[in-house]
Amino acid sequence: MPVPRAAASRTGRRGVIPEATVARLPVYLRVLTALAEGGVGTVSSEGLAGMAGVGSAKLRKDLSHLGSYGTRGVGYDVDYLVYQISRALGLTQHYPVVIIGVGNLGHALANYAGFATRGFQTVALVDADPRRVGESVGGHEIHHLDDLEMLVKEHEISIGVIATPATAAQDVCDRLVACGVTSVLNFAPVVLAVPDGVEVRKVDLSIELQILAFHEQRKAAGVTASGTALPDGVRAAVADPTGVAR
Amino acid sequence: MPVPRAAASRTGRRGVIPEATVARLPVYLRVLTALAEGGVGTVSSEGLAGMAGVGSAKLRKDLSHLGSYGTRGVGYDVDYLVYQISRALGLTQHYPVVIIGVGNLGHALANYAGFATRGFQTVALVDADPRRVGESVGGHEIHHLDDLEMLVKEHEISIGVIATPATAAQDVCDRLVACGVTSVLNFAPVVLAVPDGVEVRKVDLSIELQILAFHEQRKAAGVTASGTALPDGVRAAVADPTGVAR
DNA sequence: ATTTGTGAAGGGTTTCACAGCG
DNA sequence: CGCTGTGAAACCCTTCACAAAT
Repeated sequence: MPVPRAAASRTGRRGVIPEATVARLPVYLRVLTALAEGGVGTVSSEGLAGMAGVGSAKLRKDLSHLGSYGTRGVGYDVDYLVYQISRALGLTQHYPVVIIGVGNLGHALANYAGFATRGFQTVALVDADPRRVGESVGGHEIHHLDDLEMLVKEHEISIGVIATPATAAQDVCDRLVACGVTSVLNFAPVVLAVPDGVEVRKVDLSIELQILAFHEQRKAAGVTASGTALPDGVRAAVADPTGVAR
Repeated sequence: MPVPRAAASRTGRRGVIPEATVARLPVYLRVLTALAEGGVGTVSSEGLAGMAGVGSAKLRKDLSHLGSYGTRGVGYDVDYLVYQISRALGLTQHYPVVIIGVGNLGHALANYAGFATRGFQTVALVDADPRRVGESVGGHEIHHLDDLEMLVKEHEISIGVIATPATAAQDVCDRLVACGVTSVLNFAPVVLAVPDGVEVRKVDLSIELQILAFHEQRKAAGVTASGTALPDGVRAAVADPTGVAR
């Protein structure tokens, strides 16, 4: 008995959306947005699935968790689907973001125009180095780490992005959590410990490279008998957002 | 019958390593390396699991896929495990890396000291802008995109990192694949189409943010009746490398 | 006594295949 | 007739619980 686990998720609504689906919705949304800008009015599950790099059955299952927004014999209305997916992901709301650590990476993140699709807005940059305070990056002034709590309160920040060195990450994370931030995107190569109810996503370059290395090695090992290299297809394929494809 | 599926993976060895396990091995490796540097000689599954943010049963299952490298009643020898995991991931080999696109992000990647743990080495930087050619970033000279094929051949590059704008990504990817690269790490916000046998991993900032937004929204919606906010625990928790935790 | 390694049970995710609707 | 939406089957991953080893 590790932990009673509270009372699971009794969010109510109409069928909870599986995590695996949530991880793919942003991809669909991006493709759909591009289609909408291209003036396309409707797509079939097969068409959309092809552009998103998934199977059509999976796509339909995914969308079915949001409701019945397609028309049989026709397909999906692009604009309407964009709206429904945005709503499901909570993108109709506004999420102020703070970036902590303005090194090479933080710099890149701060300049990432729009930072993402609409819904997110970088409202504060923070760094521990006093010499950088006052400097402006990507249209935002750098504040000192000491002001973190104040900034979070003032801007009602809901998402913290940690782009500090590994050694500082846990400390920064603790401070974010202490002042009420419940969503953290971590770029530092450490495993963050957080209380229940705080969501942490991590982006870890070296882990991705090591996973690629594993597959490279495996391919090299496979070159034994027959010499069957690349037998066939040129069909689309893509690493799954879930991280576990093939 | 979608495709006969070749003859699955008959890599041989002793039981294939599940993808979910592969995605976690780098985390264990990092923790173990830190322990080794701290002079720790052995760890129990419980100890290591705690530091890696996973359950101890999962950790033992994961390690069991590599072989029986623990001692009952004692635990795992840190150095030996480091070696075995490194070997399983293929990190005993050498992987020359090329980074395409030296904008803000490419810049950050090029400066990422060591780029990762040993095994990987950035051997070339490439950009489409002629004005940047010749410039030096992170100890590497920037070459022109036209020389991509030549560089890949010359350095026997096995991993390509795409840090270009979205519009250029598919084209660059095609060129990498055409000259034999079979592992791609994609930072551009597009779904890349690649032939069978090529591994693509993607790192997508805006997708991660959107997933966080979904959970933020869900938490906000949960504040209804009881008012049960953060009921308990302060135990470690971490976003799963697989991307689907909780 | 302690801790690993693992069958077996339990969930979750993907794929299949087709009924149902436009 | 075409395409969606979905039960059912298959697959993968996690968790449990304990026998086996030191």
